[in-house]
Amino acid sequence: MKTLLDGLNEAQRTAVMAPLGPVLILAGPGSGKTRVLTTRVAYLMQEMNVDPWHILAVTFTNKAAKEMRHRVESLLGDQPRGLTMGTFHATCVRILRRETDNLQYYDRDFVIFDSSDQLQVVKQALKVLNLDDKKFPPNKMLNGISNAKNELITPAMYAASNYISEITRRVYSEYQLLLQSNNAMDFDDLLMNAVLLFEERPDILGKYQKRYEHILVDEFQDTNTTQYTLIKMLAARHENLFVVGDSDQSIYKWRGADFRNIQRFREQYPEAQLILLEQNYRSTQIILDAAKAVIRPNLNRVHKELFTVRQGGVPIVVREAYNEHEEAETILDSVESLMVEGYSGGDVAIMYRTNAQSRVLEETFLRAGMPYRLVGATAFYRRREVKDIIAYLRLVHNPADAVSFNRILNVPPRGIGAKTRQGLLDWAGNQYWQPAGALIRMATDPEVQHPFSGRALNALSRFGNMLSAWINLRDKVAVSDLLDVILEQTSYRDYLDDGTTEGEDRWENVMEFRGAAGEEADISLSAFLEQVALVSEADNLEETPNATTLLTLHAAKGLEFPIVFLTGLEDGLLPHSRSLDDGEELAEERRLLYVGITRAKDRVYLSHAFRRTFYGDSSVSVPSRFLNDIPQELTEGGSPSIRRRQSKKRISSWPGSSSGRQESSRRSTSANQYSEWSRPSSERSSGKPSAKSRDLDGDTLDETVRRPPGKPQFRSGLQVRHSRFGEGTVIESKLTGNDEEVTVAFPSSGIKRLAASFAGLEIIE
DNA sequence: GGATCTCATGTTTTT
DNA sequence: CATGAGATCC
Repeated sequence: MKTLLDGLNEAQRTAVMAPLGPVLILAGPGSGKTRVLTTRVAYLMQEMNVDPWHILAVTFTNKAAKEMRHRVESLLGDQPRGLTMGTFHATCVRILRRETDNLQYYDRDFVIFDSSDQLQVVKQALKVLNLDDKKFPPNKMLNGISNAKNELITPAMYAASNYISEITRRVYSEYQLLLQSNNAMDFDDLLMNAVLLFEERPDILGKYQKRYEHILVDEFQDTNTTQYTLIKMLAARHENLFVVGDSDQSIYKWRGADFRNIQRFREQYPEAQLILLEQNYRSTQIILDAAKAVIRPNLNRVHKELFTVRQGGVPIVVREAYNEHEEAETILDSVESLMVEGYSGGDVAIMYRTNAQSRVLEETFLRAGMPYRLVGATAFYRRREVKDIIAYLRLVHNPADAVSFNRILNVPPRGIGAKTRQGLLDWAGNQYWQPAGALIRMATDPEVQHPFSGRALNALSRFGNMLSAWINLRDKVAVSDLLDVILEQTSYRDYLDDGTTEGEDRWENVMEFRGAAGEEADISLSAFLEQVALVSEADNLEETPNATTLLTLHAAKGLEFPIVFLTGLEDGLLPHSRSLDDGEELAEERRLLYVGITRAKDRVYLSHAFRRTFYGDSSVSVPSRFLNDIPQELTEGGSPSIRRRQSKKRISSWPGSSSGRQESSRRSTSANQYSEWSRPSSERSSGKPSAKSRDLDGDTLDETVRRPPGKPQFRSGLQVRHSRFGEGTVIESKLTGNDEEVTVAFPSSGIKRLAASFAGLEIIE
């Protein structure tokens, strides 16, 4: 008892010990909401003698679920048996799998379709309905479908008010039929079908209501209507509903999340206890004040008076860079200064609104040899080769999965072209067979009548036999063994091996995937596929020591870092251009910035660029309107106009540049003019070896910048030496801006494209 | 049937 | 600019 509540503040204690019934916790950033949630779970068990079997705790991400599990375990000493703790989706899948006998259109082996599978199904639906996918873009349709499902609107309920929504209704309807015939559900279905099942079958609902006496929900502001309804239904019997949220951190409106569910909760449970967690344990007062100033203009907020014991703090640094390259360089310089101060690169996070912005940052860090980790780059499970392999496994598991079937029918190429494919689909359709089933019958049963002959027949039979053999093998061997057989028989490696490093990388990804299958020795194919569908690899993102984290603002939610750089604070980027004409969306952009600022413990750097390149061409940007909301006494870097003037001054000092030859700006600026920005300046001026060594020495630098265009230093065939890659041969060299881009083949590291001014290439005879 | 090219497209993306 | 899907060519 004492240990459970130890170290909790007044409000947190009140929350943990709140009497049964509905409880709403409004938790500011850094106020220890996860702690409250986990302690409450432990409290229920330890102090209220609740059997863990009767507790359901839901989160949005696997990561959050894992964290909670971990913390409950450390509070109690061991893992409570029977406790249900997981994401909304995982919880629903568990229920649906258990109840497959009661599902009308699905059997036990149903699979989960991800967004690319969904897109294929939408395209197929459009085809079936004879609709033009130019006029009705599949992803727009999919969006409409997803929105409907988030709102718990079935095709039958879908009210069409205009032409486009009528089309959406039809596509939605067809789409659902196709999913059912594939024995597949999309992510939204997992939630919606659970609710629909409960609506149709009060007896089944009753079973779960009885079981889940206590329900706890994390990030409640992110629930959509379907999730809200699910929770409400499950809690209807006991009404022990403990929800934690912060509407100021609602940043997933575009995914159907509706923070007004918090308001709805208050209305529907008027007796609910309301507890505010206002003490922030993370940030300095200055950071918190800046965050509050940013969020204040949003309307209809439940006022929270956030405070922290970390009085004072370092002022927020606001600065303007000439362009995105300089922005990145400046950040890099600051990170290096911070390292001199004793911070580690791993204490730093750099956040941005759009993924595209990560590129320049990456390049800059890469060139400097500074370690970084990129959160949420192209998801592993979404890579083509990995998806192929998953499609094989999914098809073996669920031969009704026509999407996977179509994906791999001729991958690797096995001589089944478009004509043969269509023939197969038509023939199978006429027999009311699924394509994979038809193929297997054709290949294994000589009695079956079919329209194929010659080469087509040969190719189809070969594949049909393989598929049939895999299905027979399915329950007899481990997933990894099954995978090996498939890879072997399809010669998948040869298919990927096109002699490029990319091909090798792809094969490595396949092997990594195989490794994941091998790790779980006894996992069934079904469980493995489910895990692959519902668990993103971001959940097991390993901690790279000392690496600076690069991530989107969305990805940053729930994390904290001593140092946070927020980049691209420009109108059109943050707030994003697509949100400028909509008050609600603008408010969400504001919350996004709020989330970003509140991730920081010690220091925040806000930067914007004078020019930024979008889709190839560069244009002048306006500093984010949100910057005006941060009181100047909290910042360092002067008013916007002062920053702009300084920025202009620096630009005019550039050698022969008025229009921003960005390419050359990086080095020429990093070491000198900007030192005033790097904090603290004393340490900056003392110099730092690593910063120096990265730079070329002064002479070379000047030469690079001043060299008139049109005279490359390098030409094809030249032998060069690079400090890291060793000796190599120049393949080509071309001038870009004021720099020279040299493509070099290194026997040891492959082909690299290098900027001459940074690479420090040495010409050897 | 497979490779190559062109053209449209581009916010965020917990599951 | 950079990517990917679809059309077109061989």
